[in-house]
Amino acid sequence: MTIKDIARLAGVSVSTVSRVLNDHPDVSKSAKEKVLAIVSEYNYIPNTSARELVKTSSDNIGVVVRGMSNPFYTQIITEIGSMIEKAGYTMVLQQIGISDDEIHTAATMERDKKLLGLIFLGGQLNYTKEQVCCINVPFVCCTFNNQYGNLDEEAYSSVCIDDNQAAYDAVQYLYKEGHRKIAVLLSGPEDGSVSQVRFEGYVRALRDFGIQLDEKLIIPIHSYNIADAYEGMNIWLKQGLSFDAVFAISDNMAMGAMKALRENGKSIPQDVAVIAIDGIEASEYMNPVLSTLCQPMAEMGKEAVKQMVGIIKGKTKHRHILLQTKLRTGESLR
Amino acid sequence: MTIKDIARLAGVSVSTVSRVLNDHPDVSKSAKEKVLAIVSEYNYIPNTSARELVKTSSDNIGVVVRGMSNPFYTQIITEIGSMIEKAGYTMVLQQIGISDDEIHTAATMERDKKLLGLIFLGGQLNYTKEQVCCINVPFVCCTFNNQYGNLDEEAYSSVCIDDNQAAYDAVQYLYKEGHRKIAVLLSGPEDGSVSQVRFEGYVRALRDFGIQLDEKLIIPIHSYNIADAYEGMNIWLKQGLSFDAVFAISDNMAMGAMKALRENGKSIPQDVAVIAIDGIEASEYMNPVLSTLCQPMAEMGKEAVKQMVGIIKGKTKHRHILLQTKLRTGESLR
DNA sequence: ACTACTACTGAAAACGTTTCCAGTCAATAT
DNA sequence: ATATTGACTGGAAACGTTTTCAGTAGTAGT
Repeated sequence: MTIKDIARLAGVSVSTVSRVLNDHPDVSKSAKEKVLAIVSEYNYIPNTSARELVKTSSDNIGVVVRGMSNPFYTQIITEIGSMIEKAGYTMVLQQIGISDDEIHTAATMERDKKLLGLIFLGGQLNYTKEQVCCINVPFVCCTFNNQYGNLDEEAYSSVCIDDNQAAYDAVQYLYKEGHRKIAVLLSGPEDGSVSQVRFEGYVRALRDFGIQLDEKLIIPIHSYNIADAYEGMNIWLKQGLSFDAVFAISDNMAMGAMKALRENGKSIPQDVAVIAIDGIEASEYMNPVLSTLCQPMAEMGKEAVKQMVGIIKGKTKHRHILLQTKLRTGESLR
Repeated sequence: MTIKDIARLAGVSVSTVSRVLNDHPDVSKSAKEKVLAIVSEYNYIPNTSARELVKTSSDNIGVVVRGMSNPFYTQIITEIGSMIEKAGYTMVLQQIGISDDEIHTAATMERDKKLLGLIFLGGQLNYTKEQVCCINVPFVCCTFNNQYGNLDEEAYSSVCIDDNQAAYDAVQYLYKEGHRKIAVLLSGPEDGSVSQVRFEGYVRALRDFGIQLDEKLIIPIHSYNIADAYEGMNIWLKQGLSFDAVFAISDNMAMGAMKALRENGKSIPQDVAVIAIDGIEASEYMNPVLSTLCQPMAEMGKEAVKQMVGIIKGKTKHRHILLQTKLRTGESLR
């Protein structure tokens, strides 16, 4: 069943059918009705390849995410997916491994899938201008805030929280509760990831509050996985260092750490207070409930797509949206 | 940059270039080298639309999932995604809402995306043969086991656990620990979902162990969300019924319930033992650690794709794979 | 020297759309 | 009555591939 068949059955030309299907203005009411009747009668669906071939574009919006197993991202992606669909586009999701080059992946996708736009989730922060120049479609970054100012602000949009400030706030909460020996649990190699920015917020807070940065209280985990945080924390605890609070740069890290703390006889929050950033669903069901600075994940997804659609339609320019985190006071904080 | 340009630059015909790119045998070594040199020099990527148009097929494998926010599914999808990629295909992920018709979605996708195959995650169990006939490509169901025998076994593949038996086993563990008043936390409307099958396993176990089924101990949650389980359990607990164990049909349900139990002064496992099915990552970091029958999620994803690829390549027929669950003894069980 | 075969090649048709262009027809303006 | 406009229409080219088909050149067999 092709457009030709429809044309024949409706007694009009192929061009007319095409016009009807593309909502062109120059088509008579009667022709339109005839065509639509046949189309729905035979449940005709236009051939996407043929359409894309001649239009040299699709209705695809690419979403690139590094490590989809992280629930923080899936919560956002779920929202992005339904928003994209609602806007009449198609989401093309590409997950990449820890060592893959996301810019290269993106550039390939852009051509291969004829993307209208590209959304990045959880990218690194150390792109150069030249790298981003490879991307020739509207480009929106979620959870990425150009902290180091590498990028031309006009070249992309972003939707994120102020990671540095969120970390600062988290440490401040601990400080106000009287904690002074605050360990920090960070993840990822220090390559410009969100983890690094949050760590800098931690350092800034310590300095502001007159606390000496203690290298021994830095607990580096070389991934974003709960299991690795658990294991890393366990090993670190064996050193028997004195501390009274943990700031985890993500809920995942905190969840792993809490189990390790518990197994090492530390009660939370009596012996050690714990605070984190993210606000994933599971962390609310921990015991004790994790205190964390929640990111508005649904809103982030929604905003990202809204930005994207605005730019695709030429209605808006690239913008940078900073959303607010909100403290969820759990039981891991006195 | 089209195939014509490559042909011109390499001094061969368009046909030859096409043959090189498609690994046809009938092409000379010298021609092949010339073409490949130009291709890589100009970083040429063939136009997918044009290719799909003439071949009337793509390299897309569709994945349809109901509710992607459930971490149980995301863990499987992550695996499916990387396996599909590794096999040289492309994953096209479609999430659908609770009320969407997955068969209709699938059929549309099949045509629209020219799918080579379709993988279902978390489908209902009450399909009819006629419904499934709409799907004309290799069809693999993950976490669906044709419990009620509606479907022609030759018409699709499946990769799943024996849900009825897993539930039976869970109840048996509780029974062996001496529990007799076993509440069950189930989710979803009773429409043939996995929840229903597990519930039937619960009923069967009770019967086998000579325990009278008590309607009052059935706690229905009308979703698969943690939050709803928490709320539902909270309300149910207000009735003050006597019980000494909870069998939750999924980790999500258990996680919600555990928080409610805790807030109502019930200690786990002293007052109430809890067991579930799934084995999602977060449930291992609960306090107490949830005891649950773990599904081999990575293996399920891997098997599903393996099946799919085998069928696409015409090497294998539809098969039904039953994987084993494995008890993770946590602290929620004495 | 002829045939038969093999290995390779290129021309051209086809895939199903969109869109440009030229054209028809009726209505309106002159 | 004729020219001008406007609304609508259909023909045909174009998009970038794959694949069929016919063909050439070289080699081996007789």
